[in-house]
Amino acid sequence: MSMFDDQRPIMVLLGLLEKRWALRVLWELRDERLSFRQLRERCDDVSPTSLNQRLKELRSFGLVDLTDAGFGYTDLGKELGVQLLTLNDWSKRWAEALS
Amino acid sequence: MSMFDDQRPIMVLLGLLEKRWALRVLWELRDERLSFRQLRERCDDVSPTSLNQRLKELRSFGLVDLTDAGFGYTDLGKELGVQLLTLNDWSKRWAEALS
DNA sequence: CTTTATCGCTACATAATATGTAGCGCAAGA
DNA sequence: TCTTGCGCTACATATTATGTAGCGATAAAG
Repeated sequence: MSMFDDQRPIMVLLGLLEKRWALRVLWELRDERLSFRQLRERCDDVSPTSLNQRLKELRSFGLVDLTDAGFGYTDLGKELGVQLLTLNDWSKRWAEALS
Repeated sequence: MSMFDDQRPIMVLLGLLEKRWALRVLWELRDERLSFRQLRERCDDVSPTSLNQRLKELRSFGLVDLTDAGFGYTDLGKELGVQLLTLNDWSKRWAEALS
């Protein structure tokens, strides 16, 4: 009765990350913990319904948690955050190449 | 009149990757070029409408191209593919941690 | 020629998902 | 008590994806 339910971890991960706002939420949490409402603002005022849905998923899979200081990475989530920073570096070179 | 239209590259990238099947398509192309129909099969028989939409976007942003050998990474896209392999490694540790 | 097979891709009606707006219940401070 | 901020929910509307069928092109085979 694992959370991964016979699926390969990468498939579970892609399933999580391909949902709208999931990557964006992780990106916006890269520097500091944020309240639900701060997070909404940073995500182009995403609807609370959608944001809450994504946060539920990210929390249930141990990437994000909620403390007195707001929403932020878990230890595991932090490792994913680092990868997003790498992605950020890459995206700049990508933009350069396409321009 | 850049393709990035005043947006930060990372935002453009996240905008691309958060669409359904985008990450999955990139993942399935990691080893070999695939025909449209092969790609559909590997992506749980995604509808051709959706697949075509994603491929259009990935192609227009220079991550994927179409040759006689089918759809596959561009040189730029290859760099993203590598990051997905890293993500795969990470996901295994993640699954381990949660189980 | 014509049939068969495969290619990328489109049409279109239905189902699933996200959106926007309003506001709830709770806790802390003034 | 009155306000302020918190996480979060309700619900009707708009956007997006899905499933199915099949088109036009190309190439090989009979």
